[in-house]
Amino acid sequence: MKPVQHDMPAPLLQVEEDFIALWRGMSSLWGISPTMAEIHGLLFITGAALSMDDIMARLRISRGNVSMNLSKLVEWGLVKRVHKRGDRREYYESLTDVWEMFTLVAAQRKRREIDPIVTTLRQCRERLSPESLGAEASRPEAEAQRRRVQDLLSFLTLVDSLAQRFFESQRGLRTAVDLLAQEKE
Amino acid sequence: MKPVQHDMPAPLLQVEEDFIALWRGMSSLWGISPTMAEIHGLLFITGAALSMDDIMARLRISRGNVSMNLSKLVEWGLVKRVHKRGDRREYYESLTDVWEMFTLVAAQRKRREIDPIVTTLRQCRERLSPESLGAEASRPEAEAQRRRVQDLLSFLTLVDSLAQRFFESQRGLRTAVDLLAQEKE
DNA sequence: GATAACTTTCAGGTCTTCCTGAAGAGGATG
DNA sequence: CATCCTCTTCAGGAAGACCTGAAAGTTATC
Repeated sequence: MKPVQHDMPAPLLQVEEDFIALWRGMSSLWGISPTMAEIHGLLFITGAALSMDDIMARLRISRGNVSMNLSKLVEWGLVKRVHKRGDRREYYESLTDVWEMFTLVAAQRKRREIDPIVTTLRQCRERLSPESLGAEASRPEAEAQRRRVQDLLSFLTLVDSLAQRFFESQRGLRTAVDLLAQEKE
Repeated sequence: MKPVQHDMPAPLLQVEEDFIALWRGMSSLWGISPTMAEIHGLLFITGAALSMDDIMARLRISRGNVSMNLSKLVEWGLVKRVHKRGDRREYYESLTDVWEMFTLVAAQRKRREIDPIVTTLRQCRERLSPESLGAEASRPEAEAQRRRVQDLLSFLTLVDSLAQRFFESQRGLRTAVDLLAQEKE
């Protein structure tokens, strides 16, 4: 992989390489494409605003590939477009605040996983209710199935609300800390 | 999909179908194969111990496919082998306790995602330390990169330990509740 | 208005994952 | 010991995800 900056110490470049490879390795577990993960990894670990040419050169991938995957990262809010005056090229940079970043990841995960599951489970529960099933609702199999659906639903809504409270509370805490830091200046 | 029990009310079968389809849909987000998700979904929602033939028939997939994916589910601990006396076939059933199930899922996620990331980030941090870099360590780029790595590391170790405490506390809580319930009987 | 610079979209190719159907392995039965 | 039952493993094919390289689109410059 061709480095962007030739004067960068080798260890820093190696760390970048390792991080990008790590992120790419996680892509299949995160339900995203390898390239999407690589681009994000590159932008996060360098902390720089890079153009599409920069990303192409560094990751050795085609312009089309960069374009499609960058668009997704921007859509997720993990990457922002940055304009440099006098330069027609778009530059892209990652969020640097880890909390903000993972808040977005959690929101995306909720959108893609939790919400569809909860929606379908509620529909299933509805279909298994006495109102829907009538007398059959008291059959042991129906009761057992309803309980399984309900257990799963309860668990997921609990985890979901805890996660939301977690991110909300961290945000509040960090805002307070930031304000205190500013007052001391 | 051919039902296992012909006398089951249609709504129950429909709920099973919907749940299995939901689980399959989540497979790419969970980094598992569609079949692995389907089998787990089938075993969980039916609550029954099914043989490989049962699973093959219900999901309309090959024996080899069932075998490979069932093995993985057993390895994860999400599915258990059940022996029925006088029957040579192996039967498989899902964990029914949602907490236990997700504790295992969390453990698997830790093993596949968190641990490798933390390991690599620690190595990166080590490589960026003054002990490794010498005078170059005080370069602004090196300090910035070290901070990014450290921020990510801090965040992930916090989330990891909170998740572990969460599952541990729930386990303790539920054990206490179960004991109380038994004493009342 | 033509040209250039830059990004997006597309059609087709590549590669990886996943599955099938058959062979192989192991163990029970007669 | 042969046969059968059941599960595992394998080689190859299928399907889908992903990528490329080029065409198309957009906008700025001259």
